[in-house]
Amino acid sequence: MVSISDVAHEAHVSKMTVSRVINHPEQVSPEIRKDVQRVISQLGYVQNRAGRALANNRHYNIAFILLDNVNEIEPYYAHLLMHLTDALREEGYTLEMRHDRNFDLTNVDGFLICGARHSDFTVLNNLPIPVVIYGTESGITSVDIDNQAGTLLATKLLISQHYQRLLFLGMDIDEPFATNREMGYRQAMREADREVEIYRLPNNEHIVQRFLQNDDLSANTGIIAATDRLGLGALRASRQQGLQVPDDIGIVGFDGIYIHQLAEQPLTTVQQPLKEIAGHMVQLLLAELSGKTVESVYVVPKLIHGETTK
Amino acid sequence: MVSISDVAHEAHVSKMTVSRVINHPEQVSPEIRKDVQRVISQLGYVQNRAGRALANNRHYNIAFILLDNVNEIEPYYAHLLMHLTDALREEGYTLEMRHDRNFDLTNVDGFLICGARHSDFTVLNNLPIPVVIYGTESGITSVDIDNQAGTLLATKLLISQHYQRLLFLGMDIDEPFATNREMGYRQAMREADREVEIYRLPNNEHIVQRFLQNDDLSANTGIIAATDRLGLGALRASRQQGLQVPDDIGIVGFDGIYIHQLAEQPLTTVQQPLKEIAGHMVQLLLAELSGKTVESVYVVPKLIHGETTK
DNA sequence: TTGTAAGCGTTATCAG
DNA sequence: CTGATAACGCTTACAA
Repeated sequence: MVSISDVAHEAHVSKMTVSRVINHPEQVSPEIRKDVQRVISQLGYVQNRAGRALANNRHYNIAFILLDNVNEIEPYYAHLLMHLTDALREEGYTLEMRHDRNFDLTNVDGFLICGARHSDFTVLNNLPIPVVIYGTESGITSVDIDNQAGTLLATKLLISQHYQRLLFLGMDIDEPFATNREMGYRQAMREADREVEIYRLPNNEHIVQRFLQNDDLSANTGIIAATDRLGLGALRASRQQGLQVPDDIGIVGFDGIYIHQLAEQPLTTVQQPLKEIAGHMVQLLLAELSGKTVESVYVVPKLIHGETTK
Repeated sequence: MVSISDVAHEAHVSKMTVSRVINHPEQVSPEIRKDVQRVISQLGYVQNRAGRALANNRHYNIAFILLDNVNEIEPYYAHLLMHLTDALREEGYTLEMRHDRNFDLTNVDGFLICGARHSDFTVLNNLPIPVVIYGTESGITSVDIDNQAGTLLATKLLISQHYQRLLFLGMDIDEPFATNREMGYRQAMREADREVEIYRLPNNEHIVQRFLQNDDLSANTGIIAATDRLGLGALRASRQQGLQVPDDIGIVGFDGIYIHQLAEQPLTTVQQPLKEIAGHMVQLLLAELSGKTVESVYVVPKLIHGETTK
C-alpha cells in the first residue's frame, strides 16, 4: 500500500506538504500542489483511515442505529440505509450498522438513529457525541418529512375527486409521526368543512382488512391511510366487498416504498423522499461534528399517483 | 477516552502487559492478568480500533457490497445485513455498506458480496483480499442455500397433497440459483414419474398474474414458484379466476422474508435461514483472513407452512 | 514472565 | 509557503 511518505518522497516534498495538499490545498503554492496531485494519482495513493483517525482523534465512522424490531423492519429502511451509506462515503465516513439500545460510544464519531421511540430520547439527549434522528423530537437534531403536509395533500386529493365519506386509518401508537399524519387529515377536513372519521389500528394489512369487513364501505368512500400497509388492508377490504377501486372507493397510502408497488393495484401514496432525507441527515451530523449549531430539517413529501385514485 | 497507557499506569504494569492481557492472556501470569482485567473494567477501557489497525496493518472493517439494483432491493437483504452486522460486530469488525462495482480496496480487510452476477466473477476471483459471496460460484468461497433441495421439498409437499397438475414458475434469468430451483422441481417430478410444466418469467407479481390470466388453472393445480413474488402473482391469478386457495389451487413460494406475510393469504414458502447464512459468511471470511483454506457452505432451507397449501 | 523501543500513517504545532 | 518534530493508541521484535 502506498503511503503519504511514498508520495512525499516521489514528489520531493515533505509529508506535511502532501498532507496539506489533501486537507488544506489553499495553503500550498499552486505549482507544488499540482505536482503533488499528479504524483498522488500516479501512485494511486489513498489516505489510510486508521492513521488519520489516530492523528485526528476521530474515527471517521458513524453508527446507524435501527431501533425498530428486526422482525418488523420495513423495506424502506434498506433504501434509507443505502442512501445514508452513499452520503457518508462521499464525505469519507464509514457507516457502521447497529440495532441495539446500547448506544456504545466506542470507535464512533456520531449516531444516525431511526425508529427511536419517545422513551429513548432522554438517553439520546445526553449522549456526548452528535446525534441526528430520523423523526421528530424537540431538543434533538432531526430530519423528518412534514407528515402533516403529506396527509393534507392526500386528503385534499380525495376531496377534489368527490369522494363523499372520507375516513382516516391511523396508527394505534402515540408517536409524533402518527399524530402529525392524523393532523394533516383533520386540517384538510376542517378547511373543507367536513366531518372527520378516524380509526386507529395496528400497522398490519391483515388486521385492517378484518376490521373493515364489518364496515359497510358503500360506494364513494375515500380512505386516507397513515401507511401503505394500512392502505393495502383497505384496498383488500374494498375488493372483498365487491367495490371497484378507484371508481367506488379511493385510497391513498403513505410511505411509498416497495409495498405500494406490491399491492394488487399500485397504491396512490405519499412518498418519503429517502435520498433527500439521507442527505440532510448526513449534512446535519457532519455540521454538528465540526462544532456548528444546526436546525432540524423538514422535507415536504410528494404524492405518487397509483391506481387507487381517479 | 481511556487508553491502554491509562490502564497500564493504573495497574502498575507496562502497556505491553495490558496489550498481552487482551490479545494473548496465556502469556501473562494469572495474578497480574486478573489485576489488569480488573482495572480494565474499572476504567471502562475499550480498544481504540484505529490504533490497533495501524499497528496490525488491518482495518477491522469489512465491506458488504449489495450488487442488485437499488430499486430492486428485496426486503430480505435488509435482514441479511442486520445479521451480518451482528456477526461481524461480535468479532470486533465493522461493516461498511456499499453498492457499487468498484471493489475499492481502500481501508477494508475483506468483502462480503451479495447479488453478484456471472459477469462479476472474473473480477472477484482476482481480488487481493478475501471475498465471500452469498450465492453459488465455483472458485469463490461462497455460502448459499441448497436451492435444489428447497424446491424439491416444495414440490414433494404439493405432490403429497394430491394436486394433479404441477407447474413450476421459474425466473427468466440464467443464474445458478434460478437453475437450481428449477432442478429441484424437475427432480421431484422425475422421482414421482410426473410430467414437468415450466414457465420462466420476470420476478414480478403483476406480470405473473397477467400471464396466468390466459391460463385455465382449473381445480387441483399445484404451483411451485421460484420466488415469493412469483407465488404472489400465482395467488392473485387463482383468486381472480374464482378458485379457492388452497382447496382448488396449492401454491408454494420461495424466500420466506416479508412478502409471504404481506400476501392476501400468507404464502407457504421455502425459507432462507438468513441468520445462519450470515454467520457462515462471516466465519468463512474471518477464516480466510487468518490464512486458512476454507470450503463453501450450503444450508438446507426449511418449509414454512402458510395458508396456500392444505 | 515482563518491559523497552520502534514503528504503523497521519496531522497539529511551531519554527524557519 | 514549507518542513521538522512530536504525538495519536496499539503491537511486534527484541532484551532483560
